Amino acid sequence: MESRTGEPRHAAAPPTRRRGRELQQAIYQATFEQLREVGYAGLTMDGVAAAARTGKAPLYRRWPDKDALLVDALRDRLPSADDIPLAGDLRSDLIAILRFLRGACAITADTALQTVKQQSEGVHAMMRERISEPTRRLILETLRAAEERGDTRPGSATPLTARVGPAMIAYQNLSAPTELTDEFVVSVVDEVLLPMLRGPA
Amino acid sequence: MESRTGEPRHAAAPPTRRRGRELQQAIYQATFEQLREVGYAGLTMDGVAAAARTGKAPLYRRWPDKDALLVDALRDRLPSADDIPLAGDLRSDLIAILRFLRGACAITADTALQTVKQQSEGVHAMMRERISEPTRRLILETLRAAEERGDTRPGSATPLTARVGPAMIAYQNLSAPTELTDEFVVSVVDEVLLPMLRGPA
DNA sequence: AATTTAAGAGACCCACTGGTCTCCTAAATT
DNA sequence: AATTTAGGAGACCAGTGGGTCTCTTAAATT
Repeated sequence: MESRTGEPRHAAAPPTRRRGRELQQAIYQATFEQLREVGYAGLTMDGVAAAARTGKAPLYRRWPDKDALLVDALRDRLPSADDIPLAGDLRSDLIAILRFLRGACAITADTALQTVKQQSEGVHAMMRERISEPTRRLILETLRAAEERGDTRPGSATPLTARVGPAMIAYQNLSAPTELTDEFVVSVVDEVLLPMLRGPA
Repeated sequence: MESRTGEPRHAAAPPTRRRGRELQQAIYQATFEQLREVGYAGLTMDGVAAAARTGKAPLYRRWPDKDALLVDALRDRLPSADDIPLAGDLRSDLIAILRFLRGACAITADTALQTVKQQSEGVHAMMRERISEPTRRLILETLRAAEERGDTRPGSATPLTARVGPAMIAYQNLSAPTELTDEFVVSVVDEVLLPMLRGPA
């Protein structure tokens, strides 16, 4: 409005202009901010652009549509199941795996993530591939190894029992995200999983 | 288009015109049809009206907005926790309660219900009050009674263990709704809950 | 039979949002 | 320093959907 020619802007916003990876990260961060503030339903490209203090053009230059942005933003921030530190001990491994899930849930700090997962087929597929599937596989392996060692009752390692941990995390995240604490994770292992695995058939 | 005056419509749609409760039920049914076909995201008032073969006016004459319609439609169709037949036997009571939950999930036959629950605060509140809360209370009572009788290990009846059943149902409904069968319910009780409740502390 | 109520159909308005495009210029590159 | 690349800001367009309103007429009521 006031200064349209090259005359130096006195003290307004520092005329910095981010590029490439730096801008990309700012956009990802803005996406999560928006997700947290207005939820998936209220998420708009304009909103993300504004939150990232950029325009829509740079968004559409990078991603073909909103869905693709979501998928990339989430993928960038989700932890990898490969990083789960496994020691070969039933209890500590179960705790480690569920902690990983808890971390995955925590990236949006509220239910938004679950909602997004259901609304966007792309996000759903990515999360299944990156989180759900490897986690369940890992748990089942852990359970089988424990059963083999005789640490748990015979027949305790099944696809069904392997789902209990993830189910508890997801349910808690859905119904009371703030209570999805590390103590909760430990409680699930000690009060639910271990009794179930060692209890009588 | 063709016959605008009073001349009798030859063989077109039977000129029936529903009213009151009959129409209301037709609207509820149309709502679920739409939910099933296009999901929550695609649910529109026009769509519901069309599916119910009526106009938008009757919709807005009954409900102030989409949310209110959803809440009423769901409330009308959800089973009541009061109808759960309890016998006083741990296993059969657990099965009965989880069957009830399964039935509640089944009313839209896919993930739509979970999605709606998260998108609409009104629906969420209603379901918490009508389904989640009474169910958890019921389960905890059942667990406490069993523990008191000595059917389960001491300390097995806790808010946490009471959540396991609902968590498994919800998780399955989310990840593989078609496999949320009655056998699944029974398996959860026999392979997860009972071992957990009877296993060693 | 006359009257009242509300259903069915759809026009209409408006806000919003996804997506495109343009213009100017800061930053990177040569 | 000159040139190229792409960021920031926002105008613009088109489609959509929520919500209101109107008009005709079927059904219920008196």
